[in-house]
Amino acid sequence: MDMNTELRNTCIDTLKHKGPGNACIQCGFRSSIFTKLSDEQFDKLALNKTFANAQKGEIIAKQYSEIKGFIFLRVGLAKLTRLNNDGREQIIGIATPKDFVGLLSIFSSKTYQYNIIAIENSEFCIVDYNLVLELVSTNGDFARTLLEKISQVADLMMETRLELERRQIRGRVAYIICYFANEIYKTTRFDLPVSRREIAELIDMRVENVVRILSEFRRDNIIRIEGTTIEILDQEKLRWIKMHG
Amino acid sequence: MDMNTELRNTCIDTLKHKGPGNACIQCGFRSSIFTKLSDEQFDKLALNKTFANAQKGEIIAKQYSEIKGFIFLRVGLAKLTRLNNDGREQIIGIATPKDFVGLLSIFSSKTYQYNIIAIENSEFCIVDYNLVLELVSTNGDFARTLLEKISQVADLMMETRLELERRQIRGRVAYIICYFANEIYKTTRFDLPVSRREIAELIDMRVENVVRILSEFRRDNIIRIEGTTIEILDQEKLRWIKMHG
DNA sequence: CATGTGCATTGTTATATATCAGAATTGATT
DNA sequence: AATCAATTCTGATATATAACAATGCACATG
Repeated sequence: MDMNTELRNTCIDTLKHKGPGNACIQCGFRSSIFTKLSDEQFDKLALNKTFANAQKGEIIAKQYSEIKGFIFLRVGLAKLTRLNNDGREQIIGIATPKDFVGLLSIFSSKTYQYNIIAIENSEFCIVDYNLVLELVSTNGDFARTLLEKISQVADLMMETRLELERRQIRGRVAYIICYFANEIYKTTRFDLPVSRREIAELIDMRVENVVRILSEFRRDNIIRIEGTTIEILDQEKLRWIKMHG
Repeated sequence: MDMNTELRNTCIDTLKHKGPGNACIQCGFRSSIFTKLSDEQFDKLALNKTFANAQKGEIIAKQYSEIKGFIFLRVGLAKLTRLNNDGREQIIGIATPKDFVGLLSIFSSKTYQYNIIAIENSEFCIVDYNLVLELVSTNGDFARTLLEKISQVADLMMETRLELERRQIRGRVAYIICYFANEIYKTTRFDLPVSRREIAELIDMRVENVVRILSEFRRDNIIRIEGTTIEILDQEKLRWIKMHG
């Protein structure tokens, strides 16, 4: 695949085509937090954004590196991680398409508080930081939308952490399987984008136990595992374990 | 103490006195997130806020009740809690004076996501929600300050949860003692405002174990316990446990 | 082909935490 | 003073999780 083909459908490549139906609209860029921008403001924003992509495993942003701008995940999947003092990597959450990744701490620090790492081949846009700030200052409705969005993200992240915390490992594994099935892939059969180790880092347990519980679920005919594919067989039972396990 | 004396120093009672040196300035109300307001805007805000106080144990705001406004904790201490499905109460964090409590989810929902409960006798002001929204729309600098503040609060809360999660009980207890000593009371000797049960709810472990670990710390001459008073005797050792325990 | 490396897996053992039961203490109320 | 309820505390035991050890497998590399 040559360079031209690869870029044909990216945000930056379609800047010339304005109005409904262009690729930027389709990719949800505007509908996410930029709904309240005027056409002029949106165009200016679009002109100042850059497109990039990341291979699975590639680092999109590094913890403690300077914040360059707002990162909009267009296609793919990314994990937010941080390195602990004890050298263990902790996964804070998963970013899905149309998310502004790292939105949370973007106004509190000059540097990223987390690593953003692609766990699937991903495409993303970076929006100039100062331009957004300018828009906050000049467009009150936009500011409000942004506040709402950040608030939502914060709530969701806290909720997830708190829900995970109070569960034991069976409940956690069930929770995370449901999370992938319901929130991310919206199907009962999907390819796990993360290794067992990463699941462990995400739900704060050991690799061996993740493996063990998954095997247990398989033995009990709750899930089917084929390579990296997982299929939920007994939604009822899985749900029960998620709630009471 | 009669009513007049009691109210003399409250925010609402000093509305008439403008300019530097009045009680509202002193209580940090303006310096928190309202630095960028014009005098007119600030006055309008001050006129639309109500003062209240809560006895230890009293509920300031109830989970899932409608959000009335921004709650500014003037004096005292409050805990943020939520009720789990399994009936256990989980403490999300502690709010200290000059905090806007419940700032996090205030833009994402019509209802409070957490209980706000006084754990010391407290005084607080409530600022009208719609007025703040109006200010967001009309004052870009204010909007930006608010974004920064929310971002900071979110970061701090996540950080705390993540730090607690990865520790075992000794480390958690040490962490929470240090938290009260360093962040809240800024002294090595203080009255614990929370019961053992509440500590357990805060750091996600069982009451018996909190008690046990505290006794252990006392036996090892790391802390001294006298009634509700705790004094840190061996800062070094406590710090070590906090990091590696 | 041989070798190495990382990941997934399983069993065994050690450790950490929860649970249960009961005693001691405190504070509030009568 | 007596009672009650809630909290703190301690010990014994059960359970959950981590740690350790070893194997197989897939895949890359020389």
